[in-house]
Amino acid sequence: MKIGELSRATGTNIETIRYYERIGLLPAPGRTAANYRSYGDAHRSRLSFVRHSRDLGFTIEEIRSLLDLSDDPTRECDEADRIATRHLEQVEEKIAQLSLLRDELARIIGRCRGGIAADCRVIEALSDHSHCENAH
Amino acid sequence: MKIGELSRATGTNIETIRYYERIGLLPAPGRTAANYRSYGDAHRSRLSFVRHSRDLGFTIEEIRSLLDLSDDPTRECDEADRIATRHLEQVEEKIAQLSLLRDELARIIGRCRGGIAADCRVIEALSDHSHCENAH
DNA sequence: ATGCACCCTGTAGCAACTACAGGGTCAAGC
DNA sequence: GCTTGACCCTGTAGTTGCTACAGGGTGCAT
Repeated sequence: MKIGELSRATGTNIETIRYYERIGLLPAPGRTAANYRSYGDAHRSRLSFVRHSRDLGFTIEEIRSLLDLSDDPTRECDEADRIATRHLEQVEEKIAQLSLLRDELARIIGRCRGGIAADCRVIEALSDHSHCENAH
Repeated sequence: MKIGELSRATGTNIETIRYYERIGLLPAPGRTAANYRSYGDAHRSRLSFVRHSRDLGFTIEEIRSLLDLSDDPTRECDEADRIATRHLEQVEEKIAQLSLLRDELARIIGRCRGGIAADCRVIEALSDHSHCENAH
């Protein structure tokens, strides 16, 4: 299949597919006589793997490691587990951070009663961290 | 005060301060005879405002709008409220997304029982979105 | 006078794309 | 046979919000 078809099949921007090839995340496919990229099923499933991992928030470098693992099925699975576990921890930390931030924002907004900027509680709160109730 | 002092006073990297000046978020300060930047209290509180807003996750462009508002204290406060409310919504959406993602990751990792990559449930799950229980 | 901490400008790098510009290819329809 | 339009190619530059140099100047203490 050509790049446009692969793009539709995986929900990946064409430019992104070429970008992945350029950085060596996807192997360079064969070419047609007209120099068009020509992909097969192996390419499609590799790209699906990459997209799914990106959707789950893995970095390109993490995905590179995961791909290396899946390319060599005799290797131990520990590393995949370690990468995924560390990533899960990061996600949980991010959620915790954002939750503090949400509470702080809600508190700031709740104090706004309209009126002019000189009296604006939002602006005042942003000016002065000491109004905050938690660290962020 | 000189830039190093302002940096320490606000917990902002020196390069970041110069960057904010370059993009027009902070006004260019006066200079000493030796061409060193020389800051006053107004600069420090403006920078604190910026840092605090950044910590709360506002973009540079949002901060620009908030600064414009606070520079003109006769203006209505509605816009500050709108910016903050929209931002809060985005934060809430991000938390919801990350929570789905966390559940999915936890589920994937829970299935890993060690062994070799060919049997790895983590890698299998990443290959195939259809194993997922929710959208992400 | 020489070390050291500090300051300056300007440019390039990071992640992970995205968006062109400027061109080539191919099939359908007139 | 010629145009139209959809598709493809390469290469480069832009995005956000910084961060990290390189290569130089300044100011003060020893």
